[in-house]
Amino acid sequence: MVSRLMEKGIPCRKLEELGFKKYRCKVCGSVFWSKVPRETCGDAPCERYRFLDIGCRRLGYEESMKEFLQFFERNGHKVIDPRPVVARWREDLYLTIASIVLFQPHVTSGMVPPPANPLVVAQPCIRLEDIDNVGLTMGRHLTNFIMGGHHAFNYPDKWVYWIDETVDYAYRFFVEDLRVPEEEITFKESWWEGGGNAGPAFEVAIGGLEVATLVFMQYSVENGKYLEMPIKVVDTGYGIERIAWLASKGVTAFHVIYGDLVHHFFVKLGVDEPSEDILRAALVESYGVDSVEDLAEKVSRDLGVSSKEVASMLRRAVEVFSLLDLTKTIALMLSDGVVPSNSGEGYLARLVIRRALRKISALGSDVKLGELVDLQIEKWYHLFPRMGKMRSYILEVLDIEEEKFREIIKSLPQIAKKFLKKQPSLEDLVELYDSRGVPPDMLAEYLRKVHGIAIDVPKNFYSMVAARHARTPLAKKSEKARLPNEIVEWTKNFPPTRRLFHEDPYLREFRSKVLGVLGNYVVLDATAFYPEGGGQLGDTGEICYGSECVKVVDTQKVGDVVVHVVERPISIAPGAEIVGKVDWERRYRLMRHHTATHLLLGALRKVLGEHVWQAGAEKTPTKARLDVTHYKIPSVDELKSIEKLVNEMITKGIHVVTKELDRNEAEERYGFVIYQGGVPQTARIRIVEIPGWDVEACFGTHVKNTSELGGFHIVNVEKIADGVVRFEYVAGTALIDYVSELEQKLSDIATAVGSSKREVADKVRSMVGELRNANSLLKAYRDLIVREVTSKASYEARDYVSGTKIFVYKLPVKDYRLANMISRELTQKIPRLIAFVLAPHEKGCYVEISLGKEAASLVDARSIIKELAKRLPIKGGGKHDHVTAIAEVPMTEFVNVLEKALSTDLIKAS
RNA sequence: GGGCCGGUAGCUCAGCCUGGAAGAGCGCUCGGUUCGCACCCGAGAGGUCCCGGGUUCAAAUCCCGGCCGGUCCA
Repeated sequence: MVSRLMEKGIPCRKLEELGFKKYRCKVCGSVFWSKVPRETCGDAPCERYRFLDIGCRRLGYEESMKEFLQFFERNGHKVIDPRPVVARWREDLYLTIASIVLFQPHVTSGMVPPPANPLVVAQPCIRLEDIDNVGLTMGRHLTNFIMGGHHAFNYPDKWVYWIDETVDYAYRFFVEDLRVPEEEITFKESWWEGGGNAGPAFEVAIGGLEVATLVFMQYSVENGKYLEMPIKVVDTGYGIERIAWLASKGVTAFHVIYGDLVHHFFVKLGVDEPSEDILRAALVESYGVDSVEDLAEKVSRDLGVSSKEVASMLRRAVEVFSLLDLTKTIALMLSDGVVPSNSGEGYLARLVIRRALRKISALGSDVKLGELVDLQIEKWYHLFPRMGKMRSYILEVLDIEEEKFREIIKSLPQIAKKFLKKQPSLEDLVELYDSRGVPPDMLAEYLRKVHGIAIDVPKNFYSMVAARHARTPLAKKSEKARLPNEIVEWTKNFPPTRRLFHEDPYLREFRSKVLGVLGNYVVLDATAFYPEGGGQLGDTGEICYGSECVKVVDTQKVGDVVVHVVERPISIAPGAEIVGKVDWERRYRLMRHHTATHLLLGALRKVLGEHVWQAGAEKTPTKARLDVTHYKIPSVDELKSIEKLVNEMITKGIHVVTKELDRNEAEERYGFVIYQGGVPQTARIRIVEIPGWDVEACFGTHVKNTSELGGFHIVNVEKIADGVVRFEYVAGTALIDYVSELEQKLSDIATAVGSSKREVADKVRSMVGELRNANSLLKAYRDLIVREVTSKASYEARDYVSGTKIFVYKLPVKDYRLANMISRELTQKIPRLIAFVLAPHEKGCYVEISLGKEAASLVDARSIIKELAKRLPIKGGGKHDHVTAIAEVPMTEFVNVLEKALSTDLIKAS
């Protein structure tokens, strides 16, 4: 399909006008355009790196970014602000991996207009797929980079620009603005796909370095089929780091991006900086190498020096380079409020942090990760002000993460013990990594250094781990089907329901017309019943028609249509008028809990920090709960001040503002915090604002004034996952209910322990003391009885066959533990003894048979049970000198049978 | 969201596979040794084996469910 779409190549008159011609690369075979005839496409690896030898304007890193933005601004593009590196506006993506991500899916689908058209943005992006190559390629691979993107959205009725103009901009930017000789530039024809869209693309390369990709997005990909998009999108990505590299002639991209910081890092980490010769050679050779050894060999061959020395120097330098990159990625992610955790984007943050910590420890340095990240914050906060604002959060979180890492290191000696004598199997290594986070190379190094033991770590270790996590297809988390499929289909026949509950959240009774009824599902033209959504439960109440009323047990929505679920199937003709009555007591509780949730979230962000982000919520009539991202359970003091803040907001009586805004306007005015509760897929967004406190995109019903909550109390706080804290709380009438329920419980306890509410705590304390006493008394009494019985046995035990002795003791209470103690002690003291200790049991009689050392050498206790089993129903077993059993006859009968058996042939010396 | 590992004395853990009186080291208390301390020696206290259910004569151990912690991967 793609090849057919690409068959004709990319039509571009502009390149022809500029005098470019098509060629085919001798190495990779792809088609490319060039001003002068050439053998290869100009991109590495087909062509060696030459870009440092190509003349052009001299620009630094930030200058290059500004130059890019200004060039497009001069050419009619509006510069828009970059967004966070965490893609909060998207449910299908954790990180911002490209500038086009800002506009998918709502702009590319046509639902929302772009904030400007055409526009240009310098968007910080994070991509983790090359994390293992960072450093080794001298800066071609990075986990964070700035993508310069100019975008045009072409609508059928409003065309902006397309291929020719896009190519022209690229040509003019590089040739006229940066003054790169035009014969050095190639445009390679290619195909791009991502985020459900696809289209042909030009890859722009200069001296072996790909500097930009120009994508002409025109297909949406559905089930492997390419469908023509109504909106054609120009999606370009200029690598700002690479452009700066070309323009500044830095020896590695790290020197270009980080400047002085490179030297600081080398010094802090105690690593020698390789000479420029070595780095330059490394850069040229870095394409296609997959290990430092490989690279070092090639470099030393080029320079004619010892490869061993080069290898150790390069290995350490590569780690420093990658730490430069990783620490900036960490600063970016954490400053956008990611909380490290074991799932979601939090895991990605932890992954990068762990990687960085491992590298620091591999270098043998004791520098704290926080120190390195702090250097990055200092360098970058003028570009990314959030880094400055979030600094204390970032450093605290890194401390915690570093501590967790140290715990893993601390466990090494313990783990290593197991492998002192035996080689760990691959299975051992995988399990250690998978379940305890111990990377095999760390274990290998420990064993080598401390115990001088070498172990094998297979080269393909990480792919073995991956195989263990056999990929399951990404099950799209669908909303729990609250309505049967046929009902969902049926609702598609109706127009959007008028939302009286939004027009007036206090409306309890209303008249409206029936649009349709199917069984016990009712659709009206307008309703005051709130349908479940945004964590607020659907309303209940009743619908009356004529003289008849039916209970509404639930309200749901499908798209814009509200569906009332009634108690029993009814039949009302479409067009009939009904009266709807909302269960107001319940609904008002829900409303107050909903507003309380917004108040709490605002307070949490104030007290705990702006990294606090809603991770889930539920409001019921009796209780509400809110899950947020946070890295530890809040302290008692923090909880107190959170509760106090919320109650102050209630006392102040703040007016709650609700309005509808265009999506772009809402985002621009309030930022992405409005998407705490989820991202609505609509062009217009309903905003609920508690001025100065909290703003959220929210569908729910809220009280007019915070004073209506009356009061607020947090009833429970728990960590439900690493990095997620759950708050449960009550407000309004639910608070009163909670208190009286609590009081009732207290009085129940007081009654049960025979005390007053006032003194119940003391009473319970003394009871626990008494229980402890009773237990130690019980122990003492048991010992006493054991002694008594033992001394009784010493003269009461009677002689039996082969020099053995017999003693039968009937314990009158169901204390099997004591029975055990007695039988053990008896045979311990009298080695020739065969002891029978009996105790009552529901089924009859509990039997414990124990043999002293000498007796056990003559008789097997298990055979005694076998013999008895021939004479009465008994089940049991144990070891040769001790068995336990249950006989299903009363104790007296058991004794009779036992005595009779003893006098015949129960026990035969073996 | 999925996989895996773990929860036993104040702490670090063994025991679990293969069911049969709850263990070790460190720490604590007391005593000995010592001018005193450390070391050493001896004795002792300290456990709802995470919770609930099941299987069994018998469960820390086997099975099921839950809770909590850790970790890897999306």
